[in-house]
Formats: sequence, C-alpha cells, structure tokens
Amino acid sequence: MNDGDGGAAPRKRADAQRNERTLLDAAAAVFVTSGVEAPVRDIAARAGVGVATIYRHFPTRADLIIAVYRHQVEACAEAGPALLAAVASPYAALGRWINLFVDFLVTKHGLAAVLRSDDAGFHALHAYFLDRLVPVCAQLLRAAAAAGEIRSDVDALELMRGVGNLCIGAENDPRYDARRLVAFLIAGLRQPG
Amino acid sequence: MNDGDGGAAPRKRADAQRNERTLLDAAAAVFVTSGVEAPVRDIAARAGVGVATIYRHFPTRADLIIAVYRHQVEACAEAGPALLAAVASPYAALGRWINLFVDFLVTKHGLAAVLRSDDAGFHALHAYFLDRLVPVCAQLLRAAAAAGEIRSDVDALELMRGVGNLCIGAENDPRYDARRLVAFLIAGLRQPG
DNA sequence: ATAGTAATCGGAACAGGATTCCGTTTATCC
DNA sequence: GGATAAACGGAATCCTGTTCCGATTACTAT
Repeated sequence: MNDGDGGAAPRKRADAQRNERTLLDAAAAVFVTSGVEAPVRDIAARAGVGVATIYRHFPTRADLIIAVYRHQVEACAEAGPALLAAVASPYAALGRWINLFVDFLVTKHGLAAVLRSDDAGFHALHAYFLDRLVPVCAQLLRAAAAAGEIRSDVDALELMRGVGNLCIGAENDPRYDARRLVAFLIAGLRQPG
Repeated sequence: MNDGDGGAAPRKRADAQRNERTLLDAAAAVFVTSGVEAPVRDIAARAGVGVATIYRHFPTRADLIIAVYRHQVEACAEAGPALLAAVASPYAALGRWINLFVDFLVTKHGLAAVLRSDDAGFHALHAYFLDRLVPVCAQLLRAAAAAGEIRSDVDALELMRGVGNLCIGAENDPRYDARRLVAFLIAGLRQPG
C-alpha cells in the first residue's frame, strides 16, 4: 500500500527518487568489492553525489545495508515454510534452510561481522534480521523437535547468532569452511541417543 | 635465553623498562573496563605517559595485547597435554580444554572479535594464538580420533577459528551462551553412529 | 510560461581516533 | 661531572564519520 499516491506522504521529488536508486546500485557495487564497511565517501563518489545525500536517504549505515539486501533476506525468510512443506524430515529442512542463510552471509563481504557488532548504529540491522529470520528458524526448530529429531531446548535466537558468528571471516579463505562448521553445529543438536 | 645480559642486545634503559611494566599494567586495567579496543590515548593517560611511548614499546596494538595475555595463553597451551594425561577419555579431555579456551576468551572483553579481525595490524596476534594453540588442539583431536570417539577429518585450525568465532559478543549478554553453542559444536564432531 | 517555494543537493566544516614527528629530557658511560 | 644517545611527551598529521549551510532544482499555482 501507499505506493502510487497515498494521502499523508507528499510523494518524493523525482531527483530524490533517482538518487536513492543510484545510491542503492552504487552501494551494492562497492559492498561487493570493499565490503559493507566501505567508507561513506567511496559510495558517494561511486554514485556521483555528495556525502550528505547518503545520510539524507539512509540515516545510518544499517539502513543502507538493509535496503541493499532486503530482497534476499525476504527470500530466505520465505524459503523456511516452503522447505518445511517440501522436505519429508523437518531436520533435513532445517539443515537446508541454515545452508541458505550461510550461503547468503558468506557471499556478502563483512556482513556477518557487522551483523553481530554491538555498535548502536547497527541496531536497526540487528532488529531487521532478527525479526525476519528468528521466527522462521523457531518454526523449523519446533517441527524438528516435535518429530523427535533434535533436542527441544534449542533457542532460535541463540542458534541464529551462533551460525552468524561462524560465518564471520569466511569469505575467500580456503582454510576456513563456515558451511562445514555450521554442519557440525547442527549435527550437535541431535537428540543425545 | 638473552634475559640478563646477552651479547648483541645492549640492555634497555631503566626508565624504559619501568614504562613497559607500567604500560602493561595500565593496558590490562583498561582492557578489563573498556575492552581490548580501548583508545590508545586512554591507555597512555592511565599509565601517565605520552602516546608515542606506547608505540615505541608496542608497535601495533596486537603486540600489546599479546604481551598482556601471554601468561594466560601459555597456561592454556600447557593445559592440553596435562588434560590428555589426566583424563581417561581423549574426547572428554578435548571438551575440557575447549572449555578453558572459551572461558579465557569470553572473559576478555572484545578479544575474540579482534582475534578474528582480518585487519593487517592484528596479524601478529593471529599468528601467536594460532602457533601456540593450534598444535595443542591438533594433538587432542588426533588422540580422540585415534580412540574412535570423533571423526578423523576435523582440522584443528578450522575448529579453533570456529570456537573463537562462537565466542564473539558473548560477554555480558545473558541471551547468548557461547559455552552452550561450543558444546553443541563439539558434540557434532562425534563419529556418525 | 513563469515566478515562488520548499525540498534536495554538494562539498566544506567539524569531531574523534590512530599514527608520526621533533625538540626536550634523562639514564648511562667514561 | 660532562658527553652521548636512548627515551620521552605532546603537538601535528591523517583518515573516517557526521553535520551544516548556501546554492540548486523540481514542483505548484497562477
């Protein structure tokens, strides 16, 4: 809703809309090469705008990161119920879903690191990821526990944070395979016996 | 060797030795309250010296952190073989040793985070921790694998990095229990079947 | 079409931290 | 006690992030 006209929102100016799009593209490109903590000035330069324009559109870096990756996070969130419906074993569905999440994180240079940062500026990023993905994870955990495949005392938030942490620094380092370690962690959730 | 006199090293001046000690104490105190990434100026102020004095004694922050925690890291390294000798099951010894490591990390505010940082300035810190602890971990892993208690394809470096990552952000957050997650990870190493 | 208006813009100014430089101090040796 | 070079402190520099302000430009009403 509130996309074409709206009542209260006075519709943004055309140049502002254009700049927002340009900034998203520039940020995405810079994130790929320099990571999500690239200097603000670099992103502004790449977009051909002044630094203040970034702050006007995205008050904190978290807002910019969220905007850049929103689609992929949504896709990941929606994949949870789909996997649960499509795969026979809830435990297998959980494993598959976690792999999707891990793949997403390790391909976004530095994202896992800022995701766990306790810097106040990243509060919105924290909140978004957690609000969107923790419930999905909790649903998968409940299903697997109900099926007796894993222990029932696993907290979704804790697991998500653990998996996120395991993904830190996993980009382009052949000696560290986050996927493998996460698989061990998930294996460790199985019922003892 | 080369502690009291030596041949090539011209023995440091007395005030320099005193400052180095003072700096170590000041850094240790500041690390406890503000974490290992505390501003250099704070440490200098606490020690009552100029900032350049820090750089003269410890060229990078990594050197300072290593010096502050060297004793505890050595103790952890030496605990490995001791546990292996004292505990009947190598797998149990591994678990106990990992717990020592985790306890060390989570009580040093922010240490786990810089430990995994790929910032060039922390290269020495990386190298020291890895050189000192990975061989110990490898020995424990070999013993447990030889006893048939865990799979034999676990790399010590990878495991250490995984455990270190799980400890990031674990200080004073009741909703995140790094010890518990590490326990799951170690449990996941058991032989399948 | 045009003048008025307010949203938006760009880059300079400011702030905070790390790192380096240099004139001064001081321990050591003779 | 004086010469010498190591060590010192703090100012200067550099690099980011963030805010401010005069200039610009899209929209609106006539």
